[in-house]
Amino acid sequence: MKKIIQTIKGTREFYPETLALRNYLFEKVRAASQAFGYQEYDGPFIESIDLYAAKSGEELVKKQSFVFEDRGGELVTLRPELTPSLARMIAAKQNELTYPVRWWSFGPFWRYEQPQKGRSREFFQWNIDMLGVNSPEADAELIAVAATFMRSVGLSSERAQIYVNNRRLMEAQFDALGIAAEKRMDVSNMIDRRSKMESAKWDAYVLEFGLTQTQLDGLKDVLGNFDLWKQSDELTRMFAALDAMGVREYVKFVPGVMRGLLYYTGTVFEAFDTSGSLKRSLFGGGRYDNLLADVGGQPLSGVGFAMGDVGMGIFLQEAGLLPEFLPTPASVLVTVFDESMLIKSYAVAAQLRTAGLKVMVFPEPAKLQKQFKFADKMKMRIAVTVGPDEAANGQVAVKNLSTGEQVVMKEEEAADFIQKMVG
RNA sequence: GUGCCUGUAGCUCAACGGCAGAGCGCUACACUGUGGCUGUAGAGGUUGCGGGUUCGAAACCCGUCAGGCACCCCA
Repeated sequence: MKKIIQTIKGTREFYPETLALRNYLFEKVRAASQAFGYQEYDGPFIESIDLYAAKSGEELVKKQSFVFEDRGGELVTLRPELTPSLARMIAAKQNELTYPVRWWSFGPFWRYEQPQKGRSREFFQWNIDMLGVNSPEADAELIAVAATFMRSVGLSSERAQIYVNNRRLMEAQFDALGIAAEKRMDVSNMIDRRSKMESAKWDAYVLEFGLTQTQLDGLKDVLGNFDLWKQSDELTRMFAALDAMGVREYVKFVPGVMRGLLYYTGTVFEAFDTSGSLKRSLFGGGRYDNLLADVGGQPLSGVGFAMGDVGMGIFLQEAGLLPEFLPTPASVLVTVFDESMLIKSYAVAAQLRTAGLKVMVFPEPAKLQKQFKFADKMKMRIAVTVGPDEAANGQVAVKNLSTGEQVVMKEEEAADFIQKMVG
């Protein structure tokens, strides 16, 4: 035991039950993406660090990437995100693609962070983006994809909400309050942090940073104004589109949502557990206008979001919304009566498989008691036994393990019979 | 990168500085052609790892690794 080499910090092992959860999310992600006509794509898992250095912040490149030297002396990194790879892929074929490009992906990513609840160093992430259309309706479509996913996993709009804001709208508010341009990045960060702090402390923090009392009061008015979106044509159109798509109840305008990412330029959104027990957001995204130009392409606007499997998995689990995953390796067990019947059992199993059934043969002669116990534990539904008596008459004994009923029948009839029972 | 908490059987957890235990699970048998239920018995541990204090350490101290919570950050 003690000699087993430990897993790398922050990595996860997927036992069959856990992998079933990951695949479940994958299926739901695929279904929601395809329902809106998005195509699946993927990028390399390792990239040059320069790809991220070009646009991402210092935190990402210097502290939170898995960077190492390959055998040729090149600095490579395990991809911490997909968007720069996407931007490059689009830029490389910018004039051949048919727009709008609607692409999605689900794959592994790595970030060198402190593992904690909802966060590991190796995780899967759903990325979905539309590029080439800059309209509030396109923003709405991405949010609708997200809401469709939420609905498909049983998340009601009471349990989780997508909070929406708009960078341009906020810029206008900052203008009106006379907040200097160089202070806005920090002010944005403070706004993001506000929900985590006591109100009085936050006020003091903002004043200490250098805003005037008037600016602070004005800022608090803005953050408390949930009708502010009506001043924005973009958001007004977006909400109308969300209404038409039937997902309006999942979306709420919240002026305190800013998102840390530098590259967002318009609408931003982030989904939260309404009970607030999971402090991390479930997913987040927004509109970006400059990303392609940053990697050397022609300017092209896009909108998209990303969702990690870890946080969403925990949330669904805690909400009791996960189906019971019973990774059944086979639904039928063919028992092995004794040494002389071993070959016969394999033949019977092969016959059943040609009918499309999932069939396992007990690997060796053993007490039937043990074999049935095995079938029970593996949650198999049918046990087929061929003993000397049955074999002599060209028959097999088919037992329904949930009802306990056993029927002896002609070998040829077994497949049909079982298929009807398994459904 | 920072702070606090935790680490004992496969799992969940007990054990005042003094014999390492329970429940569940597992294996076998009761039940030599049939699972679930029940009963009986059994296996399973260098107490995460390394050092120190002590007559004596699972417990106390230091280090380290891993996990949890919160910072930082959240692409």
